[in-house]
Amino acid sequence: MNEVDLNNSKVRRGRPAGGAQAAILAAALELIKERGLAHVTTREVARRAGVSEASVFYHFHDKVGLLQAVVLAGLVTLEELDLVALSSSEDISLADAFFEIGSAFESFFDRALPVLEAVHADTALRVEFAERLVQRDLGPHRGIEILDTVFANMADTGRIATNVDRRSTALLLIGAAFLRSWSRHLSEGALSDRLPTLEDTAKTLAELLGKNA
Amino acid sequence: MNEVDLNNSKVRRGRPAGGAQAAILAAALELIKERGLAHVTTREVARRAGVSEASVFYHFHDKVGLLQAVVLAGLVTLEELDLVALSSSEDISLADAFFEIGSAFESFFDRALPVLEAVHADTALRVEFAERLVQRDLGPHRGIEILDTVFANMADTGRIATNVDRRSTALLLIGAAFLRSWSRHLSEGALSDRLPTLEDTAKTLAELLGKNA
DNA sequence: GTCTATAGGTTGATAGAC
DNA sequence: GTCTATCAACCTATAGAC
Repeated sequence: MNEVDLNNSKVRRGRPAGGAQAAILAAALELIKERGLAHVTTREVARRAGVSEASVFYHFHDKVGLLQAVVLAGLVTLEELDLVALSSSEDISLADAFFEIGSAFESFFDRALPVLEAVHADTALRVEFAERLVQRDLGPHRGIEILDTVFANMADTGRIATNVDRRSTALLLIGAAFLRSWSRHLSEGALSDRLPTLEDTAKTLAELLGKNA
Repeated sequence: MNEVDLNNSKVRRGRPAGGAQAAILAAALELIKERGLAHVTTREVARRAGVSEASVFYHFHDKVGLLQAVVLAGLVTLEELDLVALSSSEDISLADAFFEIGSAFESFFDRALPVLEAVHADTALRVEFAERLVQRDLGPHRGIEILDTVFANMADTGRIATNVDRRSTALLLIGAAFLRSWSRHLSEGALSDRLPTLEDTAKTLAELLGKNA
């Protein structure tokens, strides 16, 4: 499930040797996913991490500090995305390439959404979080820029049209992946199953972009 | 701002005559928007609604009941979408039509997101809410179906190609609107400003769909 | 239907020993 | 750095009068 995992103990037992901090972060993330931020208490985090509640405060000062640390730890997955998206631009079909890219975005969103939604539940936390995102230049526009580069490469090699606005095209694809991931997260079942598949969407976009040259 | 507004008192003062229930719902929605669900207490809801805390429990049994009522009351705005979207498909340019449709979805999402986030913060509420969405057939796929109809009309009148998959095309446009709205909600400022505009996106989609016939 | 008052429980955070 | 023990504040929900 790709936890925070600075420490490699997926199942913590007893006293975490030196990785109390990592254990606390992992426990907090687990609890957020399971029950939502509203029911995540420092007490329960401590219990699951196998440390005392006081240790939580020792390492993160207060609860907001803990949540911020969890959120920021969850953002490292974004940096890996560059490689994934850029790598898939060679000898596969256009539709397959878009499908791969869309899949990469969907799995990123799948991992990030639980944390992002938790942030939304607390306005103070949301403001602070947004500021840090801007500081680190990590907003949704990063995805746009990544795809912009991919499209530019595809245009250079003559695979897609050169006369389309790449950034808004990127928004179309990323938006589709985002809405699909978001719906899936709201309800695993009947709700998200009724959306068009990513496969169909990638195919459609490939047809639209490939037609003209 | 389109509150719950069963009662027409946007600014409640003193004792709400007979509309205590509506006043409580409106107050709860306000607080969710202002501070996030995490900091919404029955005590504060009662204070802002101008009623006693006991009245909250009298009308909604418990806190979960209150939140469910808020969420359901906040979702009736979906029906407005049909009219708005369908009306804008006559003698304006394709790009303008898509822009109008996208705008309608964005403002719908702008209104729905605060409530939807509240749902996400509590797993129990999320399950209950998702079930009701399925029951009432109100999920995101409704938006897809609406756009499907719009596209079908456009194809019949020869304005767009007939050989594209309409449902996945709909996902592209709705997804873009959703991601824009969601980003804006996360941070009003620098974060969402860096995404492509809806205008550009509508124009791009119009070009892509219009080329072939 | 609405109030006041309060029970009963949980929470975030601290103090001080080791 | 980690623990035990504890507190003050806060919350949901109920009881009972009007």
